[in-house]
Amino acid sequence: MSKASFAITLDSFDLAILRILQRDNSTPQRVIGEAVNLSAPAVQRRIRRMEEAGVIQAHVAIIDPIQVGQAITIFVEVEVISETADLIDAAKREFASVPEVQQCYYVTGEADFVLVVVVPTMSAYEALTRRLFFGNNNVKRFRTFVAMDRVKVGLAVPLPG
Amino acid sequence: MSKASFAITLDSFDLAILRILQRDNSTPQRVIGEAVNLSAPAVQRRIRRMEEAGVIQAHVAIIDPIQVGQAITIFVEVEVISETADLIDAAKREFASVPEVQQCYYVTGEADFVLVVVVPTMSAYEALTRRLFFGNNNVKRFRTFVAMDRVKVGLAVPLPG
DNA sequence: ACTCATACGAAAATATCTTGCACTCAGCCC
DNA sequence: GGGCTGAGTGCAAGATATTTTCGTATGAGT
Repeated sequence: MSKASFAITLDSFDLAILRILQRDNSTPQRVIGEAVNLSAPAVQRRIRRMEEAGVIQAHVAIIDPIQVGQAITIFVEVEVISETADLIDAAKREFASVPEVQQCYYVTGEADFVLVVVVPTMSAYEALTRRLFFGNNNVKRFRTFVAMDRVKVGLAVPLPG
Repeated sequence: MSKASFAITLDSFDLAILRILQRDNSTPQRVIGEAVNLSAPAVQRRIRRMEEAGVIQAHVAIIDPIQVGQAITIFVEVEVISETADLIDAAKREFASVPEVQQCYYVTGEADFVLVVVVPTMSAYEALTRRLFFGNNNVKRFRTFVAMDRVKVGLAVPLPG
């Protein structure tokens, strides 16, 4: 990994480019250029600069989980027993390493972690809970919320301007 | 939008292609072809087919929210008063229409909705709660979890095989 | 065995991305 | 002012990538 990720300043051109890319990154640079009033090479150079600075973290395809047999999305709130730095870091590493855990946040409030889990069946989820929660003696309690509808799903960030 | 989204069958080539694309969709088709033992046009045709079937829903750039000034990620569990179909649909539409609401799921369990919210400041979040929750008389209660660490963030789906 | 549908690879045709170069415009120092 | 420097631009050419075309192979159904 060589993601430099030092902060850079973004002007309104950059933000306009980001707005387009986070909706559809297969848009040709020529088209982006027309939209923001810049030449294609200028757009290209700005994109590269933002990639190197870590503003753009990745370029990915979004896949419909249902069509690949991962039909169930589940939220889990996890409460741990001990919040020492070591144990928290261990929990972070463990949750992050599980492919079924799509997202994991360490949070304040009534829970310590919130997970978004994607599994093919409820029994797969049950197996996962055994491994991840019952099998971890620092987990005090967890609460499960099964998604009936994925009303809005994305990672698009609201951009100023 | 005319996303047909009828189910298609995916073979192991398709899954291999998806695995690559959901990690880096800027990978050239030629390189994908080498990885999965297919020619570039064959890869291309399979990608197009999966796009048309809705298996691939979008191609997007992932942006670091912190570097664009949206530093705070928040989870919200929302409980509503009345769960009639009309009111639930209205809530879905309202939550989905808000740019700060990055994700919204309609769930079973102790809450009815779970939201992932991205905002620049806590006061922006407070303003949002006024508008979205206090300003909606079908919202019974909501609980806020502020993310201290985005341990793992993505929409990658675990693929069988 | 024949036909049809599907999918493939090779190669040609397009389109896109990338790079080199010359230019402009600010800021800054003498 | 005059002249320098650095950042950023557009244009044009060259390098890659994508898309189309075309001929062929495979397998299912008749």
